[in-house]
Amino acid sequence: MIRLLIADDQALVRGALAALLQLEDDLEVVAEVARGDEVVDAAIESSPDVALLDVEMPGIDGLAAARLLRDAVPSCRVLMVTTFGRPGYLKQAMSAGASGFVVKDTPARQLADAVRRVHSGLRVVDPTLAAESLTQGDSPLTEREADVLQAARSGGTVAAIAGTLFLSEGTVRNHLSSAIGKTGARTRAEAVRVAVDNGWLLPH
Amino acid sequence: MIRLLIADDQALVRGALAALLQLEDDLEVVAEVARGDEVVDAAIESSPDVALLDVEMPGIDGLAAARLLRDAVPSCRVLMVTTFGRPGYLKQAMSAGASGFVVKDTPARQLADAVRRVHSGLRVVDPTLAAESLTQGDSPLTEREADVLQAARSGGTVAAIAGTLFLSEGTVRNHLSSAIGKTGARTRAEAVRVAVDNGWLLPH
DNA sequence: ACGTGACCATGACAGGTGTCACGGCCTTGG
DNA sequence: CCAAGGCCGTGACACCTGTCATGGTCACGT
Repeated sequence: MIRLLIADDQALVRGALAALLQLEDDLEVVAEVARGDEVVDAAIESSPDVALLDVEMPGIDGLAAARLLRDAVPSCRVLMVTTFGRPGYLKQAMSAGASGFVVKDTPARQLADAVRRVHSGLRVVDPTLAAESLTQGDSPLTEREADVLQAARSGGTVAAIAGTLFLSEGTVRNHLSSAIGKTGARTRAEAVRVAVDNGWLLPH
Repeated sequence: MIRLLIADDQALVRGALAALLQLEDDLEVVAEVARGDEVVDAAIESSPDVALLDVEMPGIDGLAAARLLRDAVPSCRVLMVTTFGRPGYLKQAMSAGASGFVVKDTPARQLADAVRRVHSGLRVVDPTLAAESLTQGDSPLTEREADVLQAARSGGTVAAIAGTLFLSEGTVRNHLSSAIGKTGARTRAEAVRVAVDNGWLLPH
């Protein structure tokens, strides 16, 4: 019997995944949580063999939750299950100690197999996504550039960004200009779009 | 036996929902599709009693699919099941002839009941969402303003927007300015964010 | 027929934005 | 030690944006 923990913020999806996996004879859902910061506590209490983690979650995101879970309950393998196949997410997930990475586009029948493979110590990675992740390397953005771009997501003006980050307006403009150049964009909004699509910015 | 059609672009979610509903004795999944433009054909072939439609789908979105389905197979009731609780979506869904509107945050157990209610002719609406939809009225944007804002989503410059919409740059600026004023924003990016959050722009 | 309002366009203007050059402070690594 | 590179800041400049005034066409409801 493989014991499972399921973490997904959408209750309907979470319950449906549980129902789907519960159909398998060798799988057993022992915990369900809706927030990233509930993962570790639930795992300690229910000691699952495999944890299915969504990337987009309130509290802390699935990537951070995977890191914490790795330290708190090393016996539990992590299988990331996410909506968006952003190449950057895969790298972050792997460096966070995840054993597998599956997008929600994959057929339902394959999920149970992915869980079994992860449980037996194998790595499960979406092949097309792995290719994308290899061709296009790491994020070219420096930490501050990512911060500034992140602050620019809500659409505020330079002054607003400078205010929230306690920076000079000139510095913000420089970081934005650099980020725009690196992403091949022509405006800050386009740069944000590119960065988000590639998973170079944190979820949210 | 209530016959069901499930439309969702994410294969995993679609399969999981099917598994969840299949557990009920009085429910039967007779068709699954991944694209909006496959809904009508599948419905004609399998003649379901209730169709669960996601709003975000490739091809045509769930709202348009609901309208087409309403005309092609009037005997089939429509229950929208969507990720984002944008107030504007609810209005559009209702005017498209949907009988119910459920967000994916709702508990899994309630879904089967929602399906049964819709099948028996009742309307099912998320109460909190209904309240939001009432307090904040229809979209204040005119058709062209919405078009321009939609074109501005990718982050292009005014010239680019004017090019794709075959408009003068001055006209684009005017429409953007008007949209910015109506949304209470200060920049176009912020206006886009507000409009998207309220469901005033088409999905995607 | 008339007013209203959406739509398109032009022109002009203040202010914001993106770019560049320059300098200074750090930490890292040869 | 010293170069390299990320980080922060200033200042200046061309360009783009957002706003406003103005005017024209068209469809509409009274």
